[in-house]
Amino acid sequence: MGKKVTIHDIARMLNLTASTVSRALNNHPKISESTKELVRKKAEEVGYKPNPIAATLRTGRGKTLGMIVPRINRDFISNVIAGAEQECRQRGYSLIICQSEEEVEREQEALRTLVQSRVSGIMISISAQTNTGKHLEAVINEGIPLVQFDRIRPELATHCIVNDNYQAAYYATTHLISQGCTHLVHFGGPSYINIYAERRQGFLDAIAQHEGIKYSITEPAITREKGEAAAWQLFQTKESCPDGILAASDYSALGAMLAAKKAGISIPQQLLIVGFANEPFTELISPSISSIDQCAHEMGKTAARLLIDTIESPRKFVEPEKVIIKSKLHVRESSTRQHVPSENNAVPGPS
Amino acid sequence: MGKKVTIHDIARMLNLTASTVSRALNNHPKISESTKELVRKKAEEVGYKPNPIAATLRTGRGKTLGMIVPRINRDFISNVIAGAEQECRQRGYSLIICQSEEEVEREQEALRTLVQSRVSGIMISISAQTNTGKHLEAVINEGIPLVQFDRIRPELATHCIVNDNYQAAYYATTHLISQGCTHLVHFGGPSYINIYAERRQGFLDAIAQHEGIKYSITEPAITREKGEAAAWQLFQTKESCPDGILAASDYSALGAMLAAKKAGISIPQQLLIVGFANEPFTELISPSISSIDQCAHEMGKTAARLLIDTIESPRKFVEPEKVIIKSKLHVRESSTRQHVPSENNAVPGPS
DNA sequence: AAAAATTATGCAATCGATTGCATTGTGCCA
DNA sequence: TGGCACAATGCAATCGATTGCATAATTTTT
Repeated sequence: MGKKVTIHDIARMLNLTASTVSRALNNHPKISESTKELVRKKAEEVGYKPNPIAATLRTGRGKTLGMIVPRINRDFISNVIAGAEQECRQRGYSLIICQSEEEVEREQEALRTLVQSRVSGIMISISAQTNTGKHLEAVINEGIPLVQFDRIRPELATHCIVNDNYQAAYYATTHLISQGCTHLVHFGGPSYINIYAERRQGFLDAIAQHEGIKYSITEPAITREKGEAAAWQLFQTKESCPDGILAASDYSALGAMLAAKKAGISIPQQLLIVGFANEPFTELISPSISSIDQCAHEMGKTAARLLIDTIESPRKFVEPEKVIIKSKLHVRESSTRQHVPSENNAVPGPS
Repeated sequence: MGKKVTIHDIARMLNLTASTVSRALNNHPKISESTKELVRKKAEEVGYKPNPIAATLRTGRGKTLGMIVPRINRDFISNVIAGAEQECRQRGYSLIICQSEEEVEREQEALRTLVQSRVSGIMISISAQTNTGKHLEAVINEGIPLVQFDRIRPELATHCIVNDNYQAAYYATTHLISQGCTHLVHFGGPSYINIYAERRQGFLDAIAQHEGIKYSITEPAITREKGEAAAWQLFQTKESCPDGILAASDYSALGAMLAAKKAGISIPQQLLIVGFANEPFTELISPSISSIDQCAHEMGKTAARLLIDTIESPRKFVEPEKVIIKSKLHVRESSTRQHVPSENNAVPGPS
């Protein structure tokens, strides 16, 4: 069982050398078509399977990519991974997954591990704790292609795949205003993380486009608990009580919703809510929560594609590219004053 | 930047041989404590990082595990992965993830890829399509340790980590009966997959323990659509309309709930429902759905632990072990006639 | 027909760590 | 003091594929 066949075995059988066999299998131009055919046939016949480890040792890098994410068990992330895995498989790469669990140290450790494993490239979405790009730069300086997605450090010269957070927040805020809101609150995340800063800015800019809108910002409030507490706080005085909330996460939106229920504030009659991420539960609960779908699968696929393209590019230096994945606002009950919208009501953001 | 230091470099600096350095670093007993210390210090000083690729080539297998799952983007699975990744990291292993996307061919392809990548072991939860264990046996015969989890082929001599599906279904069914149900329906999955067969049997056996319970089984009905259609069908005649449903998945339960709403059947007054998997949405929607929590994180951790233990065991043959992860029934509104239970009402299954 | 160019293949080193066997050195015992 | 055990280290092969350079075989050029 499993006595591995090597190129040497094939060479011996065909009265050739390992070099020739290797070249034949790699479709080297200097090998005659006839021997190529011969070698391929023999290889097939004896069930030859190349040993990528040996090749990796020799050439430096193999066909494995690494991906570092804060946590795997979140709907958004797992969809990104699913997309990336698909692309990897199609192009003959394997994918190693690491969790940083929102800690910089873990992130660095994961980076080290991947570098040592001689992966050909790394995709990363940084942890909530990460407020420097030093450790990423180190990897780049090792010559390992890096691609950032979702949560990124924009100062680094890498490919980036992000959502149109600014546009989406802008659009969602406009949506709330058009539904009649005059006092908005934004539940944001730490503003040193790009996505939260962008959402916040979109929120602010949309408000600036309209007269007489009161607003405030609470941050960070991206968890259910924080959202609930923050909302509860706001509901205490007439002054601070908003009629519209743009939450930077669906869990935060959910928390706000629970607080509203407790405070006897009805949604959407007295308060409209929009969340971020389009978690599965948003359309299942009642009232269903309007949310911004970030097209995670596409993001993962794109990240992997760009990374592999970079790796396989013959040119040494590739101009860093910034890909923006357009998100979609799903308008649901929580942000509709007039009527319950029909199913499948995704609205593309502004182009 | 990154001129890699090798054991040879260290050897040269210390006037030793690579062999000695290697042994020193691996804490070989025949190396004097003094040189060990010397080598370690030098290695640290010059920032030596071992090249696992070279070691893998030489020794045959390295510190990487593979995991094959039907799909990554499901709450249960992503939690299993999260657990496994944690264990792997703690023990110095990397984890390669593959999706079979519920297709046997993909599963085989993934298996081949992992074997060729010289992973030291593989964890797998088989696809819904898989109804043979031949391809898994092939891997085992290659000498690669295999661990199955959740959806397994019980005829194979491997470690298995599964839930107590039978017990859980039995317990949940008993729960429904104790709540006053007299006409139960089970929405099952394909019965050639262990977990569904077990759940079904638990359902049947619980019913057999009680007098005068009417019942029927619909399968497969594990998707939301199927669940909804099946339930709708049942609700058409007084005869077939149940007062309790045990669904083999939460999505199926959700479908049933939607059908009930349409049919004007109220939950939990006229119909009780229990689902499987404890998806996040089950506790968020209204009425909240009672569901069986399968402790995915623990399952993943256990799978990885057992696999690594097997790999690192000095003995060639390890007796296959069957670990049963006890699940918990979360009783929520959808299966409670009397009152809305308080938060945090997890009830352990029968031991 | 000899020189040059082209084509196809072989030789041998290399990637970095591991490991069985050989060798050297030290201490112990009779 | 010779012989022996044992401890510590070195030697060299090995894992399997890749690749620059050399070489042999064939064709083209002048």
